Parts: sequence; C-alpha cells; structure tokens
Amino acid sequence: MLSKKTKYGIKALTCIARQEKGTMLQIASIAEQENISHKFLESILLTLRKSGVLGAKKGKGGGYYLLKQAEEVKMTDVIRTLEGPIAMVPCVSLNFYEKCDDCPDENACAVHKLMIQVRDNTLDVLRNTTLADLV
Amino acid sequence: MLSKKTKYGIKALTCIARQEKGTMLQIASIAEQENISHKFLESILLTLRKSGVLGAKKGKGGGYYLLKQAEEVKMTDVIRTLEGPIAMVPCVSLNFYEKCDDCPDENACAVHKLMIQVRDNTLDVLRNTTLADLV
DNA sequence: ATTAATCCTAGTAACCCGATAGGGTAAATG
DNA sequence: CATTTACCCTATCGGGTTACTAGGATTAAT
Repeated sequence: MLSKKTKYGIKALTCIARQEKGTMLQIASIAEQENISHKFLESILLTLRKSGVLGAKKGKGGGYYLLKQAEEVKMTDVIRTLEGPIAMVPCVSLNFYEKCDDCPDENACAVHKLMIQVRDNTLDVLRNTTLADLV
Repeated sequence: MLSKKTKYGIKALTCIARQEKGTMLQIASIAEQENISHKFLESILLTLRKSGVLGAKKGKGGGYYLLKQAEEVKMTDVIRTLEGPIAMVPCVSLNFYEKCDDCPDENACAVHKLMIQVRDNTLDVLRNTTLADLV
C-alpha cells in the first residue's frame, strides 16, 4: 500500500509542475487545493527539497518550485524518496536490499522468483513515467 | 511491502504442492522446513483452507493438502486472500475499491492514473503465475 | 520592525503486524 | 474407550510504523 506521504507528495509535485516556470507555490496553497493537512505537507515538501527535486525560497513571497524539468523527474526517484523500496520484498530490492532470515537459498525461493517479476514490471512503469506525464 | 503472512503462505503452498498427490503435509513439518513460527503458520493455513485452496484432515496422520490442481491456483487469488488488495491505492483496486476522501475527481488525479498502470502490470504477472510455476 | 513564509525537531495517538497463549474439537490407534 | 495427535479458533500483546501536530527558529520582503 502506498502511504499518504507518497500520495500527497506526488500530488503536490504535480501542482508545482503545473505552475508557470519561475513562479513559486506555497504550502498553504497546495494544502488547500489538494485537501492535505498543512503541517503534514510541510514535512513532505521538506523531504522532497532535501532530495533535490524541489527548491524553496523562504520569507514573504516564498514557496516551492521545481529544480529539474518535469520530464526529468522520474517516478522511481519520487517514490524511493518518500516511500522507500519499490520491491515488495527486501530480498529483491535494488536500492534497499536485505537478506531474509528465513530462506537459506534465495534462488530456490518461490516468493523471490515471483517478486522479481513483479518488481521488474513495476519498475518498467515507474521508470518510464515522469512528472510531465502526470500533469 | 508483502507481509510475512503472505510470504509464508506462498512458501507453505509450494511445499504442499511439491508433495505427491494424495499425501498430507503437517504444519510442524512445513514450519521446520521453512523456518516459520508454528503457531503463526497455523493461522495462515487456516485462512488458506477457508478460502478453498487447501483441505485439511484432522487427527493422527492428518495434515494439509491441495484441493485444486497446482496449475489452477493463481497468485492473484493467494495474495488477495492473505494480503488483501493488490493495488497500491484503494481507489484503483478491483476487488477492494474505496474512494479517497481527498480527491474530488478520480479521473483528474495523477496518482490514480499512475497507479492504474502499476496495478495492470502487476496483475499481468500474478494472473499468469500459478503455483505450478513456482515449484 | 513586522509580517509572511519555510525550516526543523520532537512528540503522540492510533493502527497494524508478527507472534504467542491456551484451550477446543475431531480422528486415528492400541 | 482412552489416549494421542493434529487441526480449529479466539484473544491478546509488544513493538513498530503511519499520519499528523506542536512550537518555535530562521529567513526575507515590506
């Protein structure tokens, strides 16, 4: 299940991407448009800024803006930043790999085999979808 | 993330499927083979029995056995039984649909659009993988 | 100086997951 | 028929995560 954090994050990004280039969008404005708790959204945008997708300007007239072209913001990156692993099981995760404590042999594991396929198909979608495709 | 419940369930099913037809496999035996807590596995197999995939025989010499051909046990069914929805967001779930409380218009929602694609790709894999493919 | 905005740390209530406890029930065996 | 074996079922609990909140610090325009 996708967390609300990720869901809100993607929605916020599309809001910002729809903005004319060079203009700012404020937390309050996004929160109202998308029915998101202001404070919660604040923490989400902070994470996105730290990850390098968003820039922010403080003070009066400040707000958030995209640092990259919308075409360059891949969904894989956004989801990994906000949600964590894309794989359904740590032992098939590319970026967050972890061995299972049960399972002496990964290659013999039915779940492993199955989840690699699921992961590859999901990655295929997420890698080829950018923010530009969503606005 | 796949819950351990589902993970263990799939592993247990493959154990049972590997068995010669007509023979029983006991909880204790599966638990030991796959390093799963005996009691936890018990509750998982119970769920699978109630869903109609497994049959059980009580008493001495009892155990679990497949009620269907391994080729007929689709991963979609198993996962829906143990994990619940396959979709990453309730608003794109076929079997567990739920409207989002934010989101006035689903068709205008970026997350919705994206997650439908992910769902379709995942379903494609899970529908075309049966227990027989995993043993 | 004041106001408006982001930045940042901490905390918390509610929920879910994995596991356990403890007995109940059915069936085979001697 | 008693005993043992193995599944059936409910309840509970600790720990972790999620979604959200509080409260102020910092920065920048007016």
